[in-house]
Amino acid sequence: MTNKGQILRLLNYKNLLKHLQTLGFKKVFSDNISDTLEISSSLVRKDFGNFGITGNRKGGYEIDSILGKIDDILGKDEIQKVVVIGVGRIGEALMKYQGFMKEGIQIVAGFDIDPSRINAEGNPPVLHNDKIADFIEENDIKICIMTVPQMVAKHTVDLLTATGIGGILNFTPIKFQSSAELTINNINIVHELENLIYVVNKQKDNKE
Amino acid sequence: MTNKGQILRLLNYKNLLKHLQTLGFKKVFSDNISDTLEISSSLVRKDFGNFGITGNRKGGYEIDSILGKIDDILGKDEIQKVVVIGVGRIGEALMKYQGFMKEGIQIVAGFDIDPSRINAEGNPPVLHNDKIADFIEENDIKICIMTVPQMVAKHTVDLLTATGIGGILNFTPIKFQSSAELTINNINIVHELENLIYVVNKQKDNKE
DNA sequence: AAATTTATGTGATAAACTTAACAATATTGA
DNA sequence: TCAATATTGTTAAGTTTATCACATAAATTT
Ligand SMILES: NC(=O)c1ccc[n+]([C@@H]2O[C@H](COP(=O)([O-])OP(=O)(O)OC[C@H]3O[C@@H](n4cnc5c(N)ncnc54)[C@H](O)[C@@H]3O)[C@@H](O)[C@H]2O)c1
Ligand SMILES: NC(=O)c1ccc[n+]([C@@H]2O[C@H](COP(=O)([O-])OP(=O)(O)OC[C@H]3O[C@@H](n4cnc5c(N)ncnc54)[C@H](O)[C@@H]3O)[C@@H](O)[C@H]2O)c1
Repeated sequence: MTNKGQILRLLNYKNLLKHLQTLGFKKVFSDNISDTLEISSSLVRKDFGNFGITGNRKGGYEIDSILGKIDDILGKDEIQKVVVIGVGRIGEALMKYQGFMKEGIQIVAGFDIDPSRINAEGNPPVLHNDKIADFIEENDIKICIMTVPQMVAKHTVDLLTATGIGGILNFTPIKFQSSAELTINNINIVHELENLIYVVNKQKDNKE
Repeated sequence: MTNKGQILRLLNYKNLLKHLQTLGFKKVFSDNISDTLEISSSLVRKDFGNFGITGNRKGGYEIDSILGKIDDILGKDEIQKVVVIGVGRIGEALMKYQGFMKEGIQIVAGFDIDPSRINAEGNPPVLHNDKIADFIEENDIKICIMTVPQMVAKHTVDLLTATGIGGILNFTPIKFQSSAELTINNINIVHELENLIYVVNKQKDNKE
């Protein structure tokens, strides 16, 4: 029933509705959402229907109620603990980023092999790599952000697989496949940029 | 003819083929690619066909030749110049990242409003925001990476739109729509993480 | 040189995803 | 109170994307 893009759409709905909420709106119509997010209103209603979000004919949807439902769907009743493996430039930027907190995500630790990176008293602490397995087990960590050098990516995935973690958000350029036990989602920033460059160059060509 | 995911697939083909090349392989079959990338071999052949990449029946495809064709398609004959707006944590990580270079992408400048960030002698230089428009025009910049705070994202997009830039890779959580003149691709890291968390929690629920 | 094998190239088929259409129904206003 | 109106909920239709299946052609074997 739920398809791949549906959760990402749901997150976009959430962002928009929160915004409308701060503007003082109480209700919303599928048409309003469809206009700003540039998808059809029937898709909005279908998504809502699939997730058990109901409105009133003629009356639209209540924003508070949708937001509550979305949080339920996303499991926002408890804080999601996440660790970062590889506290280099990108890993550190993510660790220091304040934007996760208000979505109920907490980065509880970082891990690195470089002694100069380690700071057990930090907030969050940066620990030595050899503590990963214990930490994940003791703290019941399900999700990891992987920002290690490409060279050690495979090794790190193997390490994490052994710990029984559930998901990895992988920023290295190596593309990993998910298995039944371990979901690996790949973010390839270089590819995103190359893709954008392609699109821009093509639309420029078309104009000439 | 070309569809949305096709260029990103092409980039994955490129990565894989480069790897095979370094291992000494000269030829490849659609089946080999299909196995490692977990898509059907017919999709590989169809992609190749769509882009004019041909092989030999029974003989497969020549790796060198495909890689050359892919570079042609992606316009890798000239270096793509990119600028970064907002040289904070994430912007700085991107500016210092060496991985763009070998894909023919060069970050030629960063821009910020914070005087302490500015360093005109840096490599690449970080300039004051008020130089963006001139720099883009003088250096014929088509692509920009936007890593400013969410608060000024809208303002920054307006500024960039006026310069006539062609594409923005947007890391802020605000989702922007593309227009005919300006392509805006959004990378929402928080959403990627929330999505992963959802998938992992759901598969855990299913197991119980 | 014929037969067999093996991989491409592609049209038909299927699956996934999105939109269109409209009946059902709550609300508003006469 | 009842008609007019506006919006949901849902089924049908449409679109896009991916796979299947096989005819075709190159290579290898007999
Ligand atoms: N920086 C970027 O903008 C950017 C962009 C796209 C992709 N990436 C990818 O993200 C990853 C990290 O990039 P970065 O620029 O932050 O690199 P970085 O070198 O700054 O950071 C990598 C960190 O990982 C640590 N590390 C090395 N081996 C480790 C191991 N076995 N276990 C744990 N930690 C280990 C290093 O000590 C270092 O602190 C790379 O794979 C890179 O290709 C980075
Ligand atoms: N850091 C992360 O891990 C992360 C993750 C996801 C999303 N983001 C998003 O990326 C963006 C940047 O995040 P960050 O952590 O690097 O923030 P940051 O505060 O470290 O960096 C922002 C930079 O933008 C500069 N700036 C402010 N106003 C500007 C303007 N008008 N023009 C040009 N520059 C300006 C600031 O001086 C600062 O250097 C934010 O929108 C954030 O939500 C960051």
